[in-house]
Amino acid sequence: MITTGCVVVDITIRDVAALAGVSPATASRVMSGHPATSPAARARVAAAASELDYHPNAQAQALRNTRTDSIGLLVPDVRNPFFADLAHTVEQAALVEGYVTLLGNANERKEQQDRYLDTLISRRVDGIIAAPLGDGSGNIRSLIERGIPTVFVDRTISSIDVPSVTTDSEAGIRQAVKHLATLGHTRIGYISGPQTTSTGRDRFAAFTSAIADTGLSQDPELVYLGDFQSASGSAGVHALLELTDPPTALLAADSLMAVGAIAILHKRSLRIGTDIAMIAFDDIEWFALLNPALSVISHSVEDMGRIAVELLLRVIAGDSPESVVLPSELIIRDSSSSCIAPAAAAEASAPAIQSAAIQSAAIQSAAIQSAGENRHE
Amino acid sequence: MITTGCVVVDITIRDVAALAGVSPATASRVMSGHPATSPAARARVAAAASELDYHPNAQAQALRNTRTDSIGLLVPDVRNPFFADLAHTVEQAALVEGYVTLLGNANERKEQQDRYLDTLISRRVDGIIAAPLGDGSGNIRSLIERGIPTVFVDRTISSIDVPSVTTDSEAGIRQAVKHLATLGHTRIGYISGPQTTSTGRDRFAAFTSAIADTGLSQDPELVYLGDFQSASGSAGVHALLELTDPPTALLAADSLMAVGAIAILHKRSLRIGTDIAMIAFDDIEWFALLNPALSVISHSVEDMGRIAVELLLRVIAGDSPESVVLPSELIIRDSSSSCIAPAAAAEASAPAIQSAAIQSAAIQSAAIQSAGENRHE
DNA sequence: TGTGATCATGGAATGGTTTCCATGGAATCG
DNA sequence: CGATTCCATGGAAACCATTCCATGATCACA
Repeated sequence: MITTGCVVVDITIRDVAALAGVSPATASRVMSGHPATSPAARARVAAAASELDYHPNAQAQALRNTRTDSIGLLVPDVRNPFFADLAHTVEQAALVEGYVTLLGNANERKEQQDRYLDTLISRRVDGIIAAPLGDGSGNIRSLIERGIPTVFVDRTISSIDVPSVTTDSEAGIRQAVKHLATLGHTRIGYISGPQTTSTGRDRFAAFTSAIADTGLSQDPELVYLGDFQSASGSAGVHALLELTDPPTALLAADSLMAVGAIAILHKRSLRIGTDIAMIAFDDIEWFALLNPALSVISHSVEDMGRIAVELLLRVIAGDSPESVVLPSELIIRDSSSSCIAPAAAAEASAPAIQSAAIQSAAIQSAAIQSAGENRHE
Repeated sequence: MITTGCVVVDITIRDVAALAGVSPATASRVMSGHPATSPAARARVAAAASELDYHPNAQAQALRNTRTDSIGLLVPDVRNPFFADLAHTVEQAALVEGYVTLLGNANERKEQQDRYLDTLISRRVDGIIAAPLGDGSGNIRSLIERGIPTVFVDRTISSIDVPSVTTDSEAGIRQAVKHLATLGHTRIGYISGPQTTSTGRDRFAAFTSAIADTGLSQDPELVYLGDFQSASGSAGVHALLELTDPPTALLAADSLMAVGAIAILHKRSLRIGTDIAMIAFDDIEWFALLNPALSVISHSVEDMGRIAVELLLRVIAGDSPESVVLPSELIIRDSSSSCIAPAAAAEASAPAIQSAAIQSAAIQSAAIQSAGENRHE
């Protein structure tokens, strides 16, 4: 280590070579385990490297080699526990394969997603795992055009054809709707994700078809269009409870909106599981700790992360793997286990007029209420 | 874009320069906004760059320049909501300043921390923000010796002198203990963090001194030594409730251990806030959603992240900023708001013998119970 | 002993970008 | 109109690690 005043000068392979009394070429061969090296050289170079605490310059290596041994992971929001878990599993799985993960947080904004994709491209990551937002415009298209190995996770973009790992929300949502129907619910409120994301669309479609098949109320007023954010869950509950004929059960399309919804139910002193049933998509560890414990539609984030890395490695290797669809399943807990008489639920609503179902038809034009822009998950 | 079969060849600044009809030098000057460029050249280069969808090779830039415009953030566990939030704020604050954040997840293991530090050093990040684990050995020392700008966040390592942003746990914990004392509690159980981390030590010291000053029971059996992980919170509750004279209130040193603790309290059908009071260190959004809402000692993760970036930038600029200590404060919610008669709490314990305080003295040798290795937060 | 093979080693080129230095042209002023 | 300045531009070096190619040495075998 050469110190000039207080500024430390980087030590290069030449320094190591010099100290070991060999050429940089030999030093490099020793480092990379090339067979054509003498035991003496190996020992001296190793000693010199550790003596100088040599860390090869990754930029220079990447410039010379084609690989950077790094992958990019683009998520819409790290604060969403689902994506925090995903980041964790992807990162661990990648590490095992010798890759470092660069985490990019789109923060639910397309411009930040583009900015991160830009830096990931500039850094020449070997591949990218993305839970994309927006349509297929912007840098996400550059990715494909430049032939950068890409895999979508959780979400997809229909206009862009890359391997993906997604969840079959259909099965879980169908189970949830049937389960609620069995308990006697006929009017299920649905807090939907944004229709600009594939997950938002898929889950909504699954809900709609499940409702139709089960013969429950298809009143469009029962659907609130949220944005996968906590605040829109709150707004959704407000809106749904203000209906003249409010739902007796709620289904939230992601965990954050469920959190927002629960907060409002508490504030309104509605007893979850008793006054109103509640089920959320996405299983979060502490949902089981709520009182009552929250029923969820669960899907394995570990499998998703692990498989995403697996697919990406195959794409990097030049393969064209098939997309994978993971199952979802209903986990019934106390928030949706007791039968509710329709009357009990009607009580629960604010000062609503009971049998004014006629009114709802009049307001149906404003049925799907938006919560703002397209957001995450 | 030049395509050879299916393999896309990287486009370089030479390609852009050629298309624009200028030299690479001029093209470079245009890109970096160098003033010595003619309007005509600027226009032609800009056009060529966008035409070719040129993304400069960050490796080559970093090799040439000294800066990489990236910082490393090393956290012990992304799945811990506190560190997920920290990652988010640091990343956003850094982005504003033009830096990309490389997130490293030590996953609570020293060897992984060393591995990540290694790659961060190799990638020549301009600086590192770390919530370190372990003593000052390993690559964390290399950081300092190489003069890599480093800032500690949340935790510190006493043998390593770098600027830091930490929380003054003292104030919040003192408030919590006094608050519980006011409610009539005399035996407060403490689920501690590992003594191998500065936060574990600080919070424990604060608890001990607050207990002494308030004149409450200093029975060492009331302290369970956890590891900041959820499972150790569960184990702690088990251990503390098995005491012959169990605590009537619990204080957990972080949110994850609180989660584990709550799970067990539920399982044992103890009513939080009624049968036993509970307070957790770290405020997590949904703690307020629990029923009853959880009292917490809150500290601002936003401030912590923001200031950490601020400090790091100053270190990078050659400055030697002072460390910052942020305040903590008690937020009282329903989990610790009602007065409890000592008898009521004793009931809550398992089949414990009431006034066998003599026994506890006998077991004191096994007083501080370990939950395993040193872990995170 | 000589020839061929084997093998460790060093020199030099390469990758993409930036920047110093020199050049040449245009513009300005006397 | 000539001299001076300014300024845009291009050539080339530098950053650091890797690898091809050539060199020289050693060894074995005929």
